[in-house]
Amino acid sequence: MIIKDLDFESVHTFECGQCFRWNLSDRGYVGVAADKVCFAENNNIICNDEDADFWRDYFRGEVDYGDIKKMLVSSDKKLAPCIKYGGGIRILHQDLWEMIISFIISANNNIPRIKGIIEKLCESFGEPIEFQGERFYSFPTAERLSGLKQADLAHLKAGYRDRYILDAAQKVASGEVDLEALKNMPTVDAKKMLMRICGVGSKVADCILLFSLERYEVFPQDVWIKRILKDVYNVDEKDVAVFAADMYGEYAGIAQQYLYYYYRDNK
DNA sequence: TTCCAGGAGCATC
DNA sequence: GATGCTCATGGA
Repeated sequence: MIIKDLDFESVHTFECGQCFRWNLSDRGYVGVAADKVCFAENNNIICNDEDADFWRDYFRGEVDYGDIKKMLVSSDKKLAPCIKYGGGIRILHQDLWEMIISFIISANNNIPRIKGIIEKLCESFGEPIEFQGERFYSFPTAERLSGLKQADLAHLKAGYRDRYILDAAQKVASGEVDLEALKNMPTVDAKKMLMRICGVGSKVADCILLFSLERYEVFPQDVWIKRILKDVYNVDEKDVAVFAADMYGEYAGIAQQYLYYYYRDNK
């Protein structure tokens, strides 16, 4: 079936750095989440009938970005060109475990390499999915990865992140890091819990909170954002968190995406 | 050759 | 709590 009523733009949503398993094909973007696949052309989602509810949740169809964008621009006029450029961004509701591993891999890395490593991880240890005559792979479970050794990951070329991936898998599979409990924890406590995993520092934890746990107030600070806030707003690195909270409040994370997407593409 | 990428761990103070 | 060094990999 085709879902037509979602308010987003594919290129903005899939190229803003929040997701790593959406790729441009000759039929628009194709994406994998859980054990499902769909195509996205502009803002039309082409999926199996029985998966419609899943994808509506994935795109968080009920969140009204019109109101959010108005609020953000009213508090920061400098966001206007960013929203004009990337106003079709939606923060996706992605799988918690997948975000933990994906953003561990993202550390000190670039997006094409991150995507390549994740794809190899899925092809190696995920389950095959057939969709419209093509084969895809699900994201491997923590249980599957927890049984591996570093040598099993060498072909991913993830470098020193191998042991972080295994540490995350072991802590999640054993229940030491409880994914279900994380979903209902206050943001501060959830962040502390996530940072018990090796390879999850402040920035990676913030990305997990924003892109899976829907804590829209968190403001991940990567090299780009620090640079933007210094150059455009003259805010020092140590003052970024306070600045973001004061300026953008409960939607700071969404503002962060507009800033990141605009200034990354416009030097 | 050196620098950089959606940083984090660790030692040291 | 802050600072500085190091950590694989590959493209520019």
